[in-house]
Amino acid sequence: MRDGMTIGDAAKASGVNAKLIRYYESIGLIPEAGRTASGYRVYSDRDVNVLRFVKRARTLGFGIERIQKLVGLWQDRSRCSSEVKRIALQHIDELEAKIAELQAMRDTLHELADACHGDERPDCPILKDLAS
Amino acid sequence: MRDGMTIGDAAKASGVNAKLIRYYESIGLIPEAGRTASGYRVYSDRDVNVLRFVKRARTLGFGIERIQKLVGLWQDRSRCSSEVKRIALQHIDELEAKIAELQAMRDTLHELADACHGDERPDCPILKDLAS
DNA sequence: CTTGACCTTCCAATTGCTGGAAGCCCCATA
DNA sequence: TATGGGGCTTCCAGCAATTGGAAGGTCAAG
Repeated sequence: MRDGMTIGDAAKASGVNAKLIRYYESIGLIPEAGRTASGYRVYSDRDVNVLRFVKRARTLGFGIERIQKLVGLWQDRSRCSSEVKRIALQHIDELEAKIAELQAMRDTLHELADACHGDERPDCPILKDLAS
Repeated sequence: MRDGMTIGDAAKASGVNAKLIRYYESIGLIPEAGRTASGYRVYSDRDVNVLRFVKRARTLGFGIERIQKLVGLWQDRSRCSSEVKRIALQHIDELEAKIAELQAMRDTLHELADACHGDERPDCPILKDLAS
């Protein structure tokens, strides 16, 4: 391997494990890696950068499809930042919606739990609510 | 069908669609329904109540496994409410964790989006962050 | 008797991974 | 040179909780 890493090296360098790198390739999120004569995948520093980008985007909760668009925009020097921002704002909206949904669950449960003695008696407002 | 509904009726009465009722049965969340001579599933009002319980619990974000426990406790007249409360509190903790995670994503993205012009220029703090 | 709405089962897709099995490859050491 | 171990390859399967579709049986009304 003159110039380039194995998938294991790329995994260490990017923080994306080898299994996941193969998966990302299989679904077309990242391009097919080059191969050695014996069939090993070969990665460059550029490839590692893409993997890091993907990992960071996942950390921020972006879905694979959107990450694909973001990678495309990232590599397009003539992109408009408005396009990127639009994607980000849309994702924020979805996060907000999910947060609100979870908070509603939490709040309801919190009320129910507060009203529940939590002792050896069978009487339970939580079950009462669920059964209503 | 002397006394009891078809799956479609039970679906309407419970708010859980027929497909999902079959699925719940297949994974053992609800007991196997009785059958008519021709193989149609038969449901009683009691069964519908269970389905409603499950639906409400799902609305509150409980996972299937936990719902199974909750249904068990619900039907156990000698239960301790402490057991129910324990499950609820645990679920609240998990909701809190998830909420915090999503909020962190949202906050980061919000900062990045604020810093992004969002115009026709290619310069973009969002992509800059992802590529870092 | 036909039509259409309902029921049945089974299989596949979703999202984003993760694990395992079987088998090849590469390098170092005995 | 053989052997051992790690790492690499592929494919298959499963997670959670549905949803959809296909192929076919059943029921009730007209």
